[in-house]
Amino acid sequence: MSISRNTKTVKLLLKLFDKENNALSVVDLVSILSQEMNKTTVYRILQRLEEAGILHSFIDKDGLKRYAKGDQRTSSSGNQITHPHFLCEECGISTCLPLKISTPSIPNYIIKSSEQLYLGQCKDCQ
Amino acid sequence: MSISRNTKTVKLLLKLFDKENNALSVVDLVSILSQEMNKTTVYRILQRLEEAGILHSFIDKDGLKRYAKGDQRTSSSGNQITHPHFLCEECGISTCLPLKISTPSIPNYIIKSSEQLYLGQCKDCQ
DNA sequence: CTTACTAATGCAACTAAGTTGCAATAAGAA
DNA sequence: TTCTTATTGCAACTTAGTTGCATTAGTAAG
Repeated sequence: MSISRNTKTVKLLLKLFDKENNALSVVDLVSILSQEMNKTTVYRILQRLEEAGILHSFIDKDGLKRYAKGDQRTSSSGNQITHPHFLCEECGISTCLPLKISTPSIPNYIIKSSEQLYLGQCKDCQ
Repeated sequence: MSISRNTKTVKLLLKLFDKENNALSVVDLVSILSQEMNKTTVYRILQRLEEAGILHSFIDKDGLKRYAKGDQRTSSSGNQITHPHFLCEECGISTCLPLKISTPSIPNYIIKSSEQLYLGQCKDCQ
């Protein structure tokens, strides 16, 4: 499933994420793109890009939504290819961590997915 | 460190959490206590109870803040006694999970704490 | 018990993230 | 080029959470 129309604004967002390796908050994206498009458009394109499996999102420590490259949707097999995220408490930068998440089994609970956020210092802030 | 004044409103919130084993969102708490106190008061007491180590908080899947019993502050030794949380996608109930969190070591990153949220179905919703 | 200090509260107004309805625009298929 | 409809911009809205300030009420000291 891909995005149905390759509009100017979609291209801009795709280009931005093409060279961006960090997870960006929607607030940052709206600000970065404020000259190019309306904030509503940013929200809506991000939503579509996530549905299309081009981006994935998570909620950071402050409750803000962040988006990063890559797919994290639930597959037809019910599995979810997922990974933890990191947030630097000094500079606020956030990245995907190349780790597998092991889901614990707990009596009485059926765990289907998880969100893991690690907090600390990134390389540049040590 | 404990709360400095044992006011009527503080007592009410402590009593509520005394019999509550789940993590409640601030929105729910404001609603539950709307007859007894102002929403600003709810926010402020929750903040103080967290600082005092009586409650701890986390951000749920929707970016809403939730509070539950117990301490999760960073201790003087720099260690943080922390655990994952569970959120039932059917009924919305949220609980603390009695599991230890193992912090991975990743080159170039210093990890100081983590937030882990497991999503799925609780006992009553299976 | 009374006084005095000040933490805590209520209220109203505010900020900020995210959403919605709708008319106008522009992909892109035919 | 035409036509359909997905997409956009805009304004107005919703909701979580915060702030300033005047008033109230714990509580320690006398």
